[in-house]
Amino acid sequence: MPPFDATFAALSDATRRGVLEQLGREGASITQLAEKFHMTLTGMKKHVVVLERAGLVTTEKVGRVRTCKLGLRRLEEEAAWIEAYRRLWDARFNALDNVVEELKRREKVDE
Amino acid sequence: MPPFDATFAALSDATRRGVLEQLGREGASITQLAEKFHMTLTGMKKHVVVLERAGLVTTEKVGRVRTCKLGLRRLEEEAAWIEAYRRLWDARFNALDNVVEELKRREKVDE
DNA sequence: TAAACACTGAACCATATGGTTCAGTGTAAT
DNA sequence: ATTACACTGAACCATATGGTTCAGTGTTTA
Repeated sequence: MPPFDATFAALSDATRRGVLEQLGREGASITQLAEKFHMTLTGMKKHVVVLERAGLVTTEKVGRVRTCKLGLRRLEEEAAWIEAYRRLWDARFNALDNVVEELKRREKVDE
Repeated sequence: MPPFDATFAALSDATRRGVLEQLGREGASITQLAEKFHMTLTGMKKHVVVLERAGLVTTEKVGRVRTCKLGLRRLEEEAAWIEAYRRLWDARFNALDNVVEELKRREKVDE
């Protein structure tokens, strides 16, 4: 339901960002991820669950091994939010310049 | 020290994203923000502290009122990370097409 | 000077996070 | 049939989060 909350929260952990980067290279089992990030199986499982709930990862269990790969979420809305924010930020900080511009314009009028 | 962690965590809350959008329009006191987001002063103060620690907001106290405005962080690294991820994601999902392409190429060779 | 205002800090609460260990369950290999 | 493997679930732990109330402190304003 609240996409941003879950996604940004998922991205706020270095291990989880690492897992995403890893899965971008190739799929991996929970065991492989746990080893790569020096963590217990159970610990890694929790991270994977968080990533799954955020739509960033999907998993499938075949036999006794669960394979993880990137999920459908492509961070489009998140990228869009950040871009919108950056435009807002630019406008806000350019406002300072705008004051200067405005003063210059008035000077000219006064001439 | 860990910029992503603090920033993404700060962005994972709807109230805080709202505060950022508000401050993008114009600066505001803690009281004003607390009213706008239907929250106690103390509650809003905590959010502002989180945003400050992430570099997204700066505040200045003049007399008895603390005024908040957007901070220096423009989400550049965050935008860059997300963009890199999206490229990774595209490559990963295009890989499926690539398999198809590869098969087609082999068929041609076999002809 | 008294009253109102804006904030701050401490304490509390319920829930979440990031990790662990331990005890299973089910699957694969010998 | 036994053993080893990969995962899962429950329980636990310390700390963080998102909120609150209550009791200040310091600043305006009347």
